[in-house]
Amino acid sequence: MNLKELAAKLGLSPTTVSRALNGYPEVNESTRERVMAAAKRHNYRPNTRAIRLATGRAFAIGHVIPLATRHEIVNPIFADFIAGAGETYSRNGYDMVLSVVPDENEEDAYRDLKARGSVDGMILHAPLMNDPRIALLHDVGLPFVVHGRATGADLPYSWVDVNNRRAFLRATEFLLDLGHTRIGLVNGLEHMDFAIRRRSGYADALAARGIALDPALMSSDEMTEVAGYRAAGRMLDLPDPPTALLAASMISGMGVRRAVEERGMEIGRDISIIIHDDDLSYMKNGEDVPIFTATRSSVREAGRLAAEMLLSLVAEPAQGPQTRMLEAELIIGQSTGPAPRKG
Amino acid sequence: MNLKELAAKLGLSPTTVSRALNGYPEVNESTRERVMAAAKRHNYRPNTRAIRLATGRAFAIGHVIPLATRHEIVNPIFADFIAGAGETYSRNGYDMVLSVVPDENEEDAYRDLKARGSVDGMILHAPLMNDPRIALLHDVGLPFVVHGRATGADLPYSWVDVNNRRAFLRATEFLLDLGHTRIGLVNGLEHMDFAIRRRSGYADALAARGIALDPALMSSDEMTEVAGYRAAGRMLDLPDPPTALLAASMISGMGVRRAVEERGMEIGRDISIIIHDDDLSYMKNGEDVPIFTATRSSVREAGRLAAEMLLSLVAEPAQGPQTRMLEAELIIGQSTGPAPRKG
DNA sequence: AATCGGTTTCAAACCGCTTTGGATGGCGCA
DNA sequence: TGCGCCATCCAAAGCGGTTTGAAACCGATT
Repeated sequence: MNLKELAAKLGLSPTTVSRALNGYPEVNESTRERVMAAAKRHNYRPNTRAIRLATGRAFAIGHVIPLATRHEIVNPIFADFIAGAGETYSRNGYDMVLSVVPDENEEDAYRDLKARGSVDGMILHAPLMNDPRIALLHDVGLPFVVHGRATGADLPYSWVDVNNRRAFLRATEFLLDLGHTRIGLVNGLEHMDFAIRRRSGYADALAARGIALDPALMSSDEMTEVAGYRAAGRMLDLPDPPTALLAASMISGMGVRRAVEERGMEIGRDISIIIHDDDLSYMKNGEDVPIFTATRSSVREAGRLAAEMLLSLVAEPAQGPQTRMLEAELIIGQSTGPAPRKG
Repeated sequence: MNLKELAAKLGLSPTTVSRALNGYPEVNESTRERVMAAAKRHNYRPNTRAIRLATGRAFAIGHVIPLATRHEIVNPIFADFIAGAGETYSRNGYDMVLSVVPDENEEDAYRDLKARGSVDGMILHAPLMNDPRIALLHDVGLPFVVHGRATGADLPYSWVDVNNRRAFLRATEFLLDLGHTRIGLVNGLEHMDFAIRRRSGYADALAARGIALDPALMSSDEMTEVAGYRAAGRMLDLPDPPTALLAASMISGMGVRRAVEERGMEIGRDISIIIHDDDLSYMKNGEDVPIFTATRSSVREAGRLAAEMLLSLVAEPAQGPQTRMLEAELIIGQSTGPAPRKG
């Protein structure tokens, strides 16, 4: 059942039927109702392919997922972000198109999406320091929103991000307040923008108390269980090991815990752990009582917000870059306690 | 730059240019080359919206993701599957459209995708026992492939699945061979088809050795860290606790490990653990030496295969349902050992 | 009765491609 | 020379909607 057939059945022109369905004012209310009823009765759905061609809009948002080396992106955080964004899209009648491409084709993927008219806007994931994709997307000329920020980008852009620096600053301060002075940082890869910011929050908190940075207490690697395990193990085996560890994610935290427990230490007594918790739906930090003390912010919510922002930019590109900073909360769990006395 | 403009520049008709670019035979080789060159030079990309309307094909595959209650689906397994499938799609010039909808709208989502012509086929995720969606998708009338199987479905359908029953049968047998007789099962939700099959593999292996099922040693819950922790804890606190545990996933396994270590037991000596490892890219089971002994199969590979199968069905729907059974390998890690002697 | 502004409706063009059904021209062959 | 057959190329008609510009209709005003 297409528009023409429906119009024929009603004895109206396609023009009028189209207008009636799309809520244009220049159609008599009684005919509109007639049209609406007929559409429902015949279960009419306009063909999206036709709408897209006619309007020149795709009613779709693109997400490019580079594959191989930067495979960080197919990670739990990404999945939850997608869920949040997808929710917003479908509520607004938009499709979400995911483009999974080999790293080296990432640039092409963005250009293709635009040139072939498959999407009206894009979300940029996992920005790096000085990320060249910001300039690329400007060049491509579609509205876009970055999940995170890209230190060093000179062009303006829209973003939704959590205040990573402040989160890690607060977490570090909290540990310092508990008397810890040897605090290890199990960070994500430090070409990722968020990791840089976290490190700077950590460094600033230490500096404020006059504690020098110790490179041996700072690691940077993927946010996997194994990497967390390895980094924590290295630090714990130092002659002067840390009494507290900051981990970049729930998953890193699991690895840290494994390393700690393997050494027979008790978490919260012998050693304190704080993680950053992205509040993932299937990777909860405990139930009522959190397992880990954590800086928490919802990625899914970030996904929702980024999608809303993007849709608004698509509707009105002239409004210029938007930004939204989310604050993480510091929630206290069982994994932190006062620094053990020396000896 | 669109087809008409390109044709004008070349002094040819749009027809010829279209044919030249699409490899039709009725065009002179020299003009074809001329066209190809011009297309490249002017960076011409056909407008997908127009192609879609003209051909009546969407060049896109749909994945519906129900949100709320069955939120299992936004899980690591899903993400990796998507990555595999997406890879196949983009290699074949297809888009992947994700539709994230509230549970109650799931049926509508499938129908919409079809009625509005947004996709040429769909993937059905996380099938349940007697899953009504199989009949629904038949009714909708688009080619589809199920990731997993749906026990009790009476209609034929295409699927890609791992042999869950055999995987858990083998894992259980392996533990039995090590002398374990009290073996706990930390399963996924048992309305999920794969969980049923795993349980039956477990049950069959025990039955073959004449060991009766003990309900206290079987749990069924979401595959989260917390659920794994809780289930394992309950079993370990029994008067006659298990000496071995089977966990449904890497994440459940983490929870199991937490429960075990909390009780001061040593994994591989006091208690053996086998997990099912979906070989997730960011949740590796250790590096060279696996942390957990595991039944392993790659979800990402399953995603690739399912996508390939679906594309072939889209190209030739007449070929009828295809199926593909994957076998999991049993890999030996550090988490299993002989049953401790009684006493 | 003629004019007019406002409301409804419609025919036709258009979006950018594919595809059908010819046209055209060159060539070999009778 | 004339014919038929390919090999090439093209004009035009879709695909199923939206949108422009104009027509038709209406009651009210002059």
